[in-house]
Amino acid sequence: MTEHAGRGGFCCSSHSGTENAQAILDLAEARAKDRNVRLTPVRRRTLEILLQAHGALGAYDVLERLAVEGFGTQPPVAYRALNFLVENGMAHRIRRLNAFTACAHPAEDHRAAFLICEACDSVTEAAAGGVNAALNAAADAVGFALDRATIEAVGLCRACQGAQA
Amino acid sequence: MTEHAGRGGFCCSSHSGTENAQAILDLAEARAKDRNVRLTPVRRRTLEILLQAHGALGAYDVLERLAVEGFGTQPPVAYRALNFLVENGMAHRIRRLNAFTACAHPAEDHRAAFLICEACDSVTEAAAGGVNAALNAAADAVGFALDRATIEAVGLCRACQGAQA
DNA sequence: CCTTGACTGTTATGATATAACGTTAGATAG
DNA sequence: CTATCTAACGTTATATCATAACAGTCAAGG
Ligand SMILES: [Zn+2]
Ligand SMILES: [Zn+2]
Ligand SMILES: [Zn+2]
Ligand SMILES: [Zn+2]
Repeated sequence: MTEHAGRGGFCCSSHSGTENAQAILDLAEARAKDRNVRLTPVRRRTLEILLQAHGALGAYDVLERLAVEGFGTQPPVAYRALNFLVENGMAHRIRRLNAFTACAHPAEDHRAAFLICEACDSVTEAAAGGVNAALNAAADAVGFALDRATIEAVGLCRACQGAQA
Repeated sequence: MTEHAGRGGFCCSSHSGTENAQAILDLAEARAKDRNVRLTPVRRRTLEILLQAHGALGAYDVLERLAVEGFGTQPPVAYRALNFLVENGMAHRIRRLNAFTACAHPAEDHRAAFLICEACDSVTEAAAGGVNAALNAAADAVGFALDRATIEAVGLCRACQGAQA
């Protein structure tokens, strides 16, 4: 093994965890029906894997788990499922980490921002209404037609601020 | 050749271009002296290459150019120079494109946002004061100590909006 | 001179992502 | 119910992006 699986080991006190995982899965099912797309077994299982993870998972981390459960063993299996989830608003891609995370608020058609803790690798999905408004204004100012945006902040989560050296 | 060199072919009417390239290089020299770091030949040439490019360049694009000019031929040569430039505020990394671009405003100690055109791949560095303020507010709201952020918007630049199908 | 440390270049490898193709399984039309 | 069509799957193979580790160079300081 190379060095997978470590990403986002134990995160800061409260995380989306499995408490509301079932609720989110239900929302995903509903959303899939609404949009007339299929939440197939691999896709559903991939979402569950993301929900169970504490932090964001790399595609190869997800693949490893899928493989042992009898799904495909090759990268496209994971990438396809992950891309499906992202395209359908059930997960997000965290570019800075080359990783993916389940959407914490799949109901709203939101544009989220992510707060990435440098110490514990936890990823928090934050409401980004104000940020997007400001970004829209900046884009308008130069005549840019904004479609979507990646907003990723790096710093220390509340729990890790106490623990600094 | 694989498919390098195409990224950011011809961009939308106005770009940072070579007009102010000399001025930016001078600023970079000054900045290097200030910070007591060395803008060595590879580093300087790398910055020039970024300045001459219309869009953002991948590390391997930069490497290709460095190689024909007698600098090293292996990836670390490019990555080291690029990382130096980024760390010293002379260039930015565009994560969505796995690419790098010269900083358009190297004097100010800014936190920039980038507007990436889907049609022509041009990358514009926008002032992000308002966006960062909003992001700070969102981070504060959940007790996150924000250090730095990646803000990358995708859409159509002004020039490409007319040219749509 | 000789050490030291920053910089450069190399080899080798690791990590992330997609292209292309044959097969399977769900839906649809007859 | 079957024929047909298409989305989804899984595979092989390959592309693309990035870094670890080490050796040689060179200028600054003792
Ligand atoms: Zn979300
Ligand atoms: Zn933390
Ligand atoms: Zn800049
Ligand atoms: Zn454009």
